[in-house]
Amino acid sequence: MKTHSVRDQLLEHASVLIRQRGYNGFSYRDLAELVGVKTSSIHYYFPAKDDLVLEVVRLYRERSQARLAAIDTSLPLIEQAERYVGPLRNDIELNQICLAGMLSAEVLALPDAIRSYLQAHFQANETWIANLLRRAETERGQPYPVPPQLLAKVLYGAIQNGIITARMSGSSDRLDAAADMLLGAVRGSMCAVTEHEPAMA
Amino acid sequence: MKTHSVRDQLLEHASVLIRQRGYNGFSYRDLAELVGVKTSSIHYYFPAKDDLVLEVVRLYRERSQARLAAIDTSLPLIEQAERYVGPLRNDIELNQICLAGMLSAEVLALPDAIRSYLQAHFQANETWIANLLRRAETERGQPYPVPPQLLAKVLYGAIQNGIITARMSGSSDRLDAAADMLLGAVRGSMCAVTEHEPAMA
DNA sequence: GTCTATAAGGCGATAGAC
DNA sequence: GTCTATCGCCTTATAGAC
Repeated sequence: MKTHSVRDQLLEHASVLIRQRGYNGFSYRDLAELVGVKTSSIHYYFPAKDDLVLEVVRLYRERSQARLAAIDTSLPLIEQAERYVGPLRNDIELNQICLAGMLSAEVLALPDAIRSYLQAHFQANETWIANLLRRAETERGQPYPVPPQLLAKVLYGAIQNGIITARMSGSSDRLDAAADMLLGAVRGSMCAVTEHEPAMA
Repeated sequence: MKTHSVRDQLLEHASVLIRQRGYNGFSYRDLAELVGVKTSSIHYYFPAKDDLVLEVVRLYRERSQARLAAIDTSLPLIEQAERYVGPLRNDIELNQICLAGMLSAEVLALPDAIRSYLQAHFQANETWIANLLRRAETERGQPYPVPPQLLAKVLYGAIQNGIITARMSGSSDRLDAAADMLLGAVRGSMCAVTEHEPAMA
């Protein structure tokens, strides 16, 4: 069993730091202390901060895409949805908010190359959800009250915001609401009116 | 007509800077140059950066709350929804993302006092939307497929994320999707199945 | 590859003249 | 109130020894 190279450790810890404090919220000094090297060693692997962050984002996209692709499309749709939603709730407990979600707020301070990766991340997740909803729609033979692609945009946005605001409010309420609504939509509860009582008049 | 005091200008420009680049993304130097004073003058009004930001957030909450309260609750519900959603699309064209949405990502680097204001902002908006949806529900006499409070959480989260990602992708698609869904929900299109065609099999 | 040393400038913040 | 001047520290980044 081989230990992780310094380069790998740098990328790993940089990812955590960015997700916690953002691009402008961490320094080469912070990162160096975490890994146990001097800042000049970071420059050896990543001459400029942008080089480091770009590689962190590239790796994140790669893994995130692989995780999406690993959800077997022949499974029952509801189970696919659960495999999509499950890890999100785990991440929250570790204060591990989505890298793309974090950086999307700082986008004006980021190089264009990074911006492209962030867009790709949002696009890929929206498309995945939209496809799931479309299949659920045809499987049921009854359309949603809202086009699947639009519903996917709303749900993924709500998921992203739910993750980000979880550490603000110390609660995963918002993520849970979005996740439940996604699962509900796949189950078809958005077509059949359910039994919750309306508010008082 | 009196000109704005230096203090007011500082607060105004600081708000813009934070909304563009975040708490860690602007300096007293940036702000001083915008207002046309020296950095030491900023310290005269706001001894520490946290004092400045806290006051910016307090003011934002105050105005935001006033804007919510200014929507006449005796108007038709759909018109209330339109008055809520309309300004959001305007802000996007000015690259003016929500202050609370921006700072919510940086929450780990912020003093607790600020955190409280951010929570209050999200809470207030969710509650306003939830009340609107509840009234729409009783007016129609038919419940949503999803509880209004949950729907409000999802929709406001999607709105927030739509605003933030607009300047990443150069498009207001996500905000539009969330806004349209909110308007649709008030109109009742989430209870009656509409006429959009399901996807190919 | 990793270090020491250092550059060149940014940062928030303070003292004190006016 | 606003300024000049300055402090002490942090930032990214580089040069060169080992």
